[in-house]
Amino acid sequence: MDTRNALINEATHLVRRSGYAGFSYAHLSEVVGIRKASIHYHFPNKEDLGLEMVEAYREFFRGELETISAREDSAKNRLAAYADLYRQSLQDGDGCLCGVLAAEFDNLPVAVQAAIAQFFAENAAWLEGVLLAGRRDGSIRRDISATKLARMLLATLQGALTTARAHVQPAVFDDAVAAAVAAIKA
Amino acid sequence: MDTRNALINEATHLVRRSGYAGFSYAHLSEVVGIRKASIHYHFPNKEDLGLEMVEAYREFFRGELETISAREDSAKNRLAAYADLYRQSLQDGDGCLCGVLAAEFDNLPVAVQAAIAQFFAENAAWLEGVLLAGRRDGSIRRDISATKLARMLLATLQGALTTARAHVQPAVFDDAVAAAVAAIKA
DNA sequence: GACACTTTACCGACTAGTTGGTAGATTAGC
DNA sequence: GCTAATCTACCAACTAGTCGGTAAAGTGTC
Repeated sequence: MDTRNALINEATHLVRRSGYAGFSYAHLSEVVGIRKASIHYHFPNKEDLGLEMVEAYREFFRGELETISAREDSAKNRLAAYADLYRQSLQDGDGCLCGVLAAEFDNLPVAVQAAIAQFFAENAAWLEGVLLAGRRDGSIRRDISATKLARMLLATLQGALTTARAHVQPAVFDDAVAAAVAAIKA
Repeated sequence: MDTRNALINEATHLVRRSGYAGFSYAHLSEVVGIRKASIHYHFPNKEDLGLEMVEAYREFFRGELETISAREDSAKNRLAAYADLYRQSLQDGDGCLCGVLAAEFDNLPVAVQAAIAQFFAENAAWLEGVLLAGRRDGSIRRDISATKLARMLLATLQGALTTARAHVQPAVFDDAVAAAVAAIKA
């Protein structure tokens, strides 16, 4: 079970840096310290591994969203904490797993494609909930629908992470996020 | 010269759908109708092809930005026309070449990495110019710096294209862009 | 205009290395 | 002794890239 988790974790790390087609069982075996064939014992084929990576990532995010909802009370603080999730990725030199995978969408197994779409849908739904609460307490502007703002925020964070990683300069990320957060205020 | 352009165009198309590691000389040879070895005559190695793809893409964008600046006079219309560039990609089922490549950044030749960073920098700079003009004519809000808003817009468009492609539903793109455009108004 | 030559654009056949994946033997723990 | 987990050793298919060769289109020059 420990090996299995190590495989998922390290594979996720590799994908977040180099993409799905850019990582192989050979790379993974080197990193984890297990023979290539042994990986196939845990994940018969690459699609299985890919799917479980996205599933675990979704699970991780679901947990984080729950924690944020419990810890922070204002919409403003919840959004800031959510943005910090992406900011941490940037610090680690990683992209968002689903953002990276979505870029090579047509090259992915359909099951993985569906899981990625689910990830985005879940995140947008959570953001929409936070924004609706922010509307009620008067901190979020009401002239743009919460659905649209949620989709905008998700897109901005995904794009900011991608462009900032290419730029190497983290300020690119911080600026984009700061502008978005300021622009949606009431 | 015609073959050379066809190679760049089709290779770009393939990358925008499946990524850099996700396309091969074999795929490209099938699409263009030329033997694999002949591609190496035009582009000795994959890095050469990759670099010229990004260079051509940058050139294309530079031309489009010039056209938009000449055709549209207001900041609002210029931003709308710029967003249409991405919207067209979505319609074609393609991602942004540089957005797709940036996702697998660590797996790219350094020369390609640098060219991608240039692309983003150029686009952010152009957007900043448009936004500064919009500030002057009173159409763009002044309480957030043009630099930050430019980086936000670029990130939002990149992210919106990526997430909308994964969702298949184009409304995800339109909503995110509409919200961003509305949120930066004065 | 005929000759020798160089360049351009392509090809089939090959290479060394990598890919995801399999078969069967071996080891470790209960 | 059984099971779970790992191993060695393989495979066919694919990867980027090289090789020698060829047909045709220039290019000079006498």
